[in-house]
Amino acid sequence: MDAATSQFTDRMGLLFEAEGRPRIAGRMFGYLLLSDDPRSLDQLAASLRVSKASASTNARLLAEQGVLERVCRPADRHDYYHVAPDLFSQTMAERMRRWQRFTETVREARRTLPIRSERVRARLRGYETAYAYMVGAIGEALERWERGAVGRRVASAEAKR
Amino acid sequence: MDAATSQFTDRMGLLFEAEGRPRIAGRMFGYLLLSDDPRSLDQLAASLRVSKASASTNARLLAEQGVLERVCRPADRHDYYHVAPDLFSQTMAERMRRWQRFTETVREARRTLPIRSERVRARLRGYETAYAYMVGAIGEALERWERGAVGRRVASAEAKR
DNA sequence: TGCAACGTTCAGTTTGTATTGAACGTAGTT
DNA sequence: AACTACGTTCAATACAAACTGAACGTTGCA
Repeated sequence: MDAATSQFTDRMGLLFEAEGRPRIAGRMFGYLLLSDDPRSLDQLAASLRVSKASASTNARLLAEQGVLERVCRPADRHDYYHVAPDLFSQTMAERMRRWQRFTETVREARRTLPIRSERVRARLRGYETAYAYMVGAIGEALERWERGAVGRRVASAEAKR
Repeated sequence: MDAATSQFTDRMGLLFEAEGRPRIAGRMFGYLLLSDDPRSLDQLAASLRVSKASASTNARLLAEQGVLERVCRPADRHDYYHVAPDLFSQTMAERMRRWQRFTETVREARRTLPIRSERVRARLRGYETAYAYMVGAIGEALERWERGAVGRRVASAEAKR
């Protein structure tokens, strides 16, 4: 891996770390973002200079979150990974799942806690409705984007002829 | 602080931790979410059973991110904090700032790195345009929500008469 | 059956960072 | 001026999680 590429992957690692995810996961993501072909665990471990254990763990973590996708090849016992083709919508979906957890916690508090202040009750209600609205709006925007993406793929494919 | 409230704040702490932010910041946020009046640093430290140093640090962190707001009272040397009135849009703004950092890193990579694969170039371009689109869509949705919020405030105020 | 090449798991270590107690600076008060 | 009541800062500690190396289970192959 050349110096420029390494710098990019390292910055991705730091960005991931700032978001509370393992640094190696970020570097792996950055590396695969620049990779044309899928990479095996061994390749990943070697390129990123990390143990195979780390490579395995982080690759599976990212695959679970929809960032990476595991691909198999016939008559090949290796696991290969590449960035998910629908990376963007997967990322948004993960983000909304995380918001969901907050909103559910707030909702449960509003249901079960004896809240005296009307202002606080209104605040919690507002929080919930705001996120419900936003999740809806983002979902719609995402659908529009994906419909557009199909069009863009077709256009790009036709342009190649 | 009663047991139920404590349970709620603790869960908020864990949710924050899962997002890579200090646990105490999460507990503080949860606590203030349920507080009618603003709370002083001493009150926060006492209620959450943490040192005043932690209270100070985390309160300022959250204020910086737009989650909390510092309020002053005339003839009172205490700092008070409460959840930001525009918590929702502040949270969304912070989220978009974080996405921005990713997108900028990708953009710079596409500009400066010698990328041979056309597929990779297209992937990076797609990443950038997707986020640009999404930031736009979310910004619009946010505006619509805030316009609606004004209406809801008026309606709520009139309902009280 | 023995061997080699995988990915996974787990105990142990390292590393970063959250958290604390104490010291500090500042501004009011008597 | 001395004192008190704040918030902040800083060095030290505690703690959690990333990361590693080695052991493990599995599968294909000679």
